[in-house]
Amino acid sequence: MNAVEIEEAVSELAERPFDPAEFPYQFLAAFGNKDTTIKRLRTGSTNASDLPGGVLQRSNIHIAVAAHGAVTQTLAGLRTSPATAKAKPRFILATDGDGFEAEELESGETVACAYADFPNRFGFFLPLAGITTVKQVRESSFDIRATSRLNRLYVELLKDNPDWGTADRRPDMNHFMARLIFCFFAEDTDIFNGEGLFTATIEQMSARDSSNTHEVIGELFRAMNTPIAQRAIAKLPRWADVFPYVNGGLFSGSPAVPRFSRIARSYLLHIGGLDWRKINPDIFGSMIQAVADDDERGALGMHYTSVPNILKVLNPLFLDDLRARLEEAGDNSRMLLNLRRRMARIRVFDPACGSGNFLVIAYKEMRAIEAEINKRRGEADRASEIPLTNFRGIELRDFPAEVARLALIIAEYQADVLYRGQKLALAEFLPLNKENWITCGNALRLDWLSICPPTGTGVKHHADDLFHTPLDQPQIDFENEGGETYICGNPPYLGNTWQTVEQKADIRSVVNGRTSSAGFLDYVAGWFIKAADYIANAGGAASFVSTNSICQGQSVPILWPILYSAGCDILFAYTSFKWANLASYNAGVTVAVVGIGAPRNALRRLYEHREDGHVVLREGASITPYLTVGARVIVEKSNNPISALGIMEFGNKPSDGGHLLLSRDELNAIGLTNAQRDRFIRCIYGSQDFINGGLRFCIWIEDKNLDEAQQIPALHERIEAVRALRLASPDKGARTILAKRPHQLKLMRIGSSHAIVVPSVSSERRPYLPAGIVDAHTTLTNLAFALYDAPLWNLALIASRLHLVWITTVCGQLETRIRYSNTLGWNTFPVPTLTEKNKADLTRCAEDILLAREAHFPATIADLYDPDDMPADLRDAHERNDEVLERIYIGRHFRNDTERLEKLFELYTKMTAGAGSAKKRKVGAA
DNA sequence: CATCCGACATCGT
DNA sequence: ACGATGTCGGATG
Repeated sequence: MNAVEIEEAVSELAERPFDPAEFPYQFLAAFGNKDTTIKRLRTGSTNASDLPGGVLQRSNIHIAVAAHGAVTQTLAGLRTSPATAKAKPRFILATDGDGFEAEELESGETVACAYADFPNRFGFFLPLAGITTVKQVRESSFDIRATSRLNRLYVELLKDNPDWGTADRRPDMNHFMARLIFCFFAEDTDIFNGEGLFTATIEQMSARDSSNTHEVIGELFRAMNTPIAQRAIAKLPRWADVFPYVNGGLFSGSPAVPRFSRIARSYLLHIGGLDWRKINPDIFGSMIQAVADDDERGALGMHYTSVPNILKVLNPLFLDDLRARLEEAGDNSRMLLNLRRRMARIRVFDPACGSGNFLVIAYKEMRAIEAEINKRRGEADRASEIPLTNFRGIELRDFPAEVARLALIIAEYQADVLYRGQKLALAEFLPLNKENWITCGNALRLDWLSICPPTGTGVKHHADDLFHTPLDQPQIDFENEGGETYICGNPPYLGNTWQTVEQKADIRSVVNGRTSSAGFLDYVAGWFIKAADYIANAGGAASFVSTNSICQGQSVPILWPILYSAGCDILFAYTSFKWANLASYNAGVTVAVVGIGAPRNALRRLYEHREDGHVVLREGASITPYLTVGARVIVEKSNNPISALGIMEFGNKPSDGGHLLLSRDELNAIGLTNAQRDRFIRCIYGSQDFINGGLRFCIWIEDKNLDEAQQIPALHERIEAVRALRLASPDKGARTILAKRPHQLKLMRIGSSHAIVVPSVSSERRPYLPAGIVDAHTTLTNLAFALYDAPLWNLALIASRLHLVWITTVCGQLETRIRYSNTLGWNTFPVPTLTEKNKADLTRCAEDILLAREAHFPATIADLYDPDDMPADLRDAHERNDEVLERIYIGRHFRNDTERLEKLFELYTKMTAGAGSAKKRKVGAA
């Protein structure tokens, strides 16, 4: 169950009459426990409670229903109960149907409220449903409830008004929902004249059978679209006339209201009953966008960015600097004033704004800073000088664009209440500003300069000064009206395989000929390039949360030369971390945060995500496009080794739907003679098979043996199955060429004595690459690379620490897995010229490694290279190998991986300088 | 024709 | 449900 489903179940439970005997089970059921789990608790077999009527689910919760008025005592009893001590539940809970008290034992955090209100605190218990509680979840109970209710209303309305669900009318529907949300918020915050006025009016004035609900709402909306001066001729009913003029675009446009069924009407009244003061515009906004999105409704908020991750973008982009300036200014009135003036001219632009949560967070953080300035200057009541119109966005989908605008309005009101008080906040709130700062459209096709224009005369104040103005010139006057622009956001990521035809065309139009390989770029790259182009014209800086692959492998030599030649450099970055937010089902992607802008003197900041979850800040003069500290280097893929190394080939791609591959059982089942096996069967390894010691076989028929093979029914059958599959493939090559030789893998490479094997994907936790050798009877799938019949010293190189460092840096990755590549990693690996003696030494080292492995037969490669449990003799063999190889590089052991990488990049640059193609490898002036 | 990638895919616990 | 860790075949130039 996701949070919304739990909320529904919990709300429903609270509305039912209280049943003391059933409550504990109903409560557990509402949090997603299965029937069988509950049955076992009922029969007592898993119920560890020692209290009468108590229910204790081990390591989860101890619940007891209290005698009337005895909730507090019962909770105390739960706290001290021996069973609680023994079964270590996370929560204890007591209720009598009137009062409700609960405690999380480890933190001591408690909830005490009326029974009917406990659904408002359901976020507290979400760990029961296995939903990891970041602190934020607890604080967003309201947002989840509101989202869930609106979701139900939305679906119900579409059911009653099918025409509103068509592509044409969806914007109307979405606009209608935005108006409703505004009204719910306004009626609970005194923006409307009387608490709950909107909901109450609808309840009173619309018939119970719901027949005229839409007319009543229509009149209210009409009132909010009618300036007070025109009210007389508008002939509004008296009950509508008491509503203020709101507009600002929100109530203009189509006045239509969908028809309400009785159910829809009751949902509406129900939603109005929530306390909308508690709304968090950032969180709510990100959840609500799922309401109007058929695809996202199930996944609920899978793609919205959590607040901590938004701050990874905004803090280093400009907020850290503003705070540093505030600190610097102390109580110096003039410096504070300058900072305030500067902030009033800062524009924040999110060209993939969704429901606007980056903009809302940026706005709130800036208001906090401004409030501190005003406090220090003794002007606490002062109206904000930060215009909402400086927060701009582009959003493709209609509904989120509506919500983004609303979220900003709500954020402004809440900030005014917080810093200036309710009275002043109200006085200036209505009518809403008419300007719409959120553009609905395709960000890669729109002109960013016209959406977020660099107004005013000059934009001379650019990135150089932003972070580190020397202390002695704090009184810079920000005369340029242009101010600073910061571009931020979390644009969509889509690898080339997943892009639609339109999206591919979008990317190409942005790239506009600057690379011939635009087809390989991720969709998100479009935002980086547009941002770089914007910055080239208008200054500023940009930072996005992005799939980490734009800083890996083949993307680097395609994307980064474009960004560099547009005049940008990496100013800061967060290295890869796994995408996560509060959604119960997270998108499966690993992201990085990358900030770009015009080069400046200040140190670059690299925030490294370590394996233990800590973030370590490293500073340096420059950050590489691979997100390491160091001089800019771009590694181009190469079709043959730049050093004198063996030739590494891609494995044999089956493209067979599994028909040419056999497990041991399948092989036995087709019953070949030994001679036939010898002729038609080979062992085959992919990454998995090689690392974990699986054994698979493949049908291996050389053309000269085809007739004989066809005589064997089992082989014939499989060959025909492959033919059919290849003929049906969307890939032209598969249909035309491969289908003509269905008895074979796409390639038929095999060693005549042995082959050195490198798995193409493998875990990043191992201390060395899990490479090795296979015999002449074994071949490889496309999930492994091979050096057929190559001298063993090649293996010594592959198995070295140096090579691992190189590969993990310059090759692509699968999330953070190691993804080997011959063209990007092996062919580019810089190795000094090896003497015969060197090769003999390295061969010896490789043999020792293989012997050490053999001593542990039948341990698999995965066993042998377990990062926590690697055998000492194998480790020693690798140490010696590293020692021998590193002496060849620099005459001694490297001190650490940083030094290794530095040396490798240096050598690579030297070896590729001026060689072959004119393509620049060291780009621009670092 | 060779190969790099995946807002992933699939396993085991 | 979550952590660990690698399949498979399309799209590309």
